[in-house]
Amino acid sequence: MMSGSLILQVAVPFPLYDTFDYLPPPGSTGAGIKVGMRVRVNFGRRQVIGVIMGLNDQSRVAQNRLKRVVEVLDSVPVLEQKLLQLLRWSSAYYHFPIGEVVSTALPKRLRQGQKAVVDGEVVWRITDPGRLIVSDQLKRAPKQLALLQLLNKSPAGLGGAVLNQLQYHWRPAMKGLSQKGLVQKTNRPCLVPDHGPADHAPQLNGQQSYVVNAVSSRLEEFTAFLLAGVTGSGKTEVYLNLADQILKKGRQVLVLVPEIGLTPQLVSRFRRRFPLPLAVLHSGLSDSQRHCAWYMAGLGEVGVVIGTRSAVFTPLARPGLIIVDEEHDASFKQQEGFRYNARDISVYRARQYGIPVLLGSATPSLESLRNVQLHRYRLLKLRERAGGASLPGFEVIDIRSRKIEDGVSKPLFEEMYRHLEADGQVLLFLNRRGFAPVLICHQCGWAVSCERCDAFMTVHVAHRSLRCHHCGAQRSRPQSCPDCGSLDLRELGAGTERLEQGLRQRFNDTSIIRIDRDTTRRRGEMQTKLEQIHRGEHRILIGTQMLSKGHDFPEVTLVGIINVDYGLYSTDFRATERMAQLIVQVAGRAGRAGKPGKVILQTHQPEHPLLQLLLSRGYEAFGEAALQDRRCADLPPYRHMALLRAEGAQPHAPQAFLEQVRSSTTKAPCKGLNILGPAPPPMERRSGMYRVHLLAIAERRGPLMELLDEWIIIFKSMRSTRKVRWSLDVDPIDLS
DNA sequence: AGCACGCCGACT
DNA sequence: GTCGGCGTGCTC
Repeated sequence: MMSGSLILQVAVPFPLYDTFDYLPPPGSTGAGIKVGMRVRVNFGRRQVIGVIMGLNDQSRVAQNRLKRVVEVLDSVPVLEQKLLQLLRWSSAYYHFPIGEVVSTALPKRLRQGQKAVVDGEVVWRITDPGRLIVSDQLKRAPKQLALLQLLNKSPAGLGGAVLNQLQYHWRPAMKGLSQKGLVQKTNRPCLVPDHGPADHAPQLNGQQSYVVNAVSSRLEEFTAFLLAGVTGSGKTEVYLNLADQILKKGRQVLVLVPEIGLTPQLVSRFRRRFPLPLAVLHSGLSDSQRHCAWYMAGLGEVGVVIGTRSAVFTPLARPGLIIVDEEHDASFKQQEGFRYNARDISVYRARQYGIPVLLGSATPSLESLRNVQLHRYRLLKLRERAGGASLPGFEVIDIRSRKIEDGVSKPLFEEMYRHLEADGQVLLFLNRRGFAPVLICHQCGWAVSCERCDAFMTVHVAHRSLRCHHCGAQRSRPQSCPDCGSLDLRELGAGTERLEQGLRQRFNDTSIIRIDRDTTRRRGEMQTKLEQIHRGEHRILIGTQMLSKGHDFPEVTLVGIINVDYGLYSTDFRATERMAQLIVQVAGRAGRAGKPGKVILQTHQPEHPLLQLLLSRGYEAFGEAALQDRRCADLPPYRHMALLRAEGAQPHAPQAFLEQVRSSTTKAPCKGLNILGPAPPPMERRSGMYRVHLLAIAERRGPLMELLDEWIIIFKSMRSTRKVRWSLDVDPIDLS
């Protein structure tokens, strides 16, 4: 224990749960050093960039063992106090190392130690001499000429990220052009304010006004609102109206969306409505664009920030409102590494700043509905569809002992004919890509399994292969059964590929489009296909989950859900909740433009009570009943969960690891805190790794947190942690 | 995470 | 007699 000089508590980017103490750099007393600044430090034998999490006048490390910081990289903190506090809380709540939590909040360039201040984005522009060049003069340098022509079409200049997409190995050619003085490297301010005319704000309907008023009467305090608005009820207009009020107060709005690619309409409506710089954080940004957007948000130069889950950590100079759109969506939960839930963190962040947070969804999560019951969230409803569009009617087709051709029953075929003849579009939803999920021997029952997973391989006809959807393994289709030699191998069940093939035979003069990960992989491909659909070029749309989110298809009058049974038979306790959300979301794609839509569900379980309830009385009634079931079964949101996963090349190591964790635990079992396992998950082997789970379930959050604190101490003391890969998932949403 | 230290098999 | 395997421990 020593005291006297200033101690900097530094988070380093490693899987270590503690900060490390350092002294100020040589020649400094520490004056001017602030929490949230980055430092370059010698850590072990390496030099790394860390962030100052705290300042102290003493250390538990002896004076002579403390090193000096090599250099303080910032004159102004890159992370302000409240953001640091948010990161500390996140690290403690999710039991994840602080340095790695801090890393996820910083743009790559700042993690690497580059200067925080952004001058602008580096772009290349054509010069006046460049413009005068005629093609003859560069005919011996075709790459340079092509590049010059590209730049000639873009007077504002082109950045590295764009150029990478336009031309391979453009840098040498650019260098050549630069030496000839035909192009010039310059800095462009990274935020170009949009001075175009703003969209006018439409008149809100009664319910929208009520909702807007409810939120805007409490703009100066923390309240979590759950906005439950049926599809098409105008949630976005509520967001825009509230954002307008916040912006007029000179404050900022943070909007979180599940996937940017799925919400281009939302982004463009914000862009058109507000003639202010807007930052969109998505995976397509270059490092410098991301850095710039991040930095400008922190300065307050940006009015609206729209981004996916990691945007919850965007610095905001004057936050006024946080919106989480489609709050039920699972993609707000990171599924690897730092497994945070951006929706939950956004609620914490809003409380920190004393501002409202608005969680919007047509199909709220049961967690959020429970929080309404507990008066943690305030419920706001939008029941009517804006513009008078009516909700679609549902019809269940009992497919038990019915003939199914390529996934489709006769009544559904007939309904399709009817709607196509009436000039409607038909959307068929099947959450299973490929041709068939299993290839089976008709003689002996043998089926093609993945060598590395406990799963069957999916037949893909277009690729002439079988693929494992869990590990990506590929193999050719066997000629005969290796067990009995039979040549009679048959595809069992139907995926989107088979559905498409079958429909092409039956509707051979109708244009069909399939949208799934196999047909729509490249960037921009989705947009192209959506435009074709909106121009009416296709009459039948086939899709997986990709088609169920975000996009509206106003000309669709019939939606067919090929198989809702996957949601009714799954071992996952959240399966029915997801199924209900899916049905409502898919149904919401149809019949917006005043045309009433129809939704047909094919199922083997037409009398399933929750399905019946959903279809007869709607999602709200479903939610209440589903919550009741969860209460009876002692499951979330009535219990709190944490899942410790372990995997290894042999089954014994992860099993032994979890057994040791369990037996070393002193905190449990006690009343209201149970540990289940170690036990294998439904798929015991995946990608060649044997997986084992240890599940903690608690009535109250506090004891669970204490248990996890103890587990972290146990991990630190265990020597065999190298043999297995393990991860701790607090509030898991996927138990597989 | 890395990178060292540290004790046991095949080699110049 | 050494070079090197990866098990375990540490990083302020």
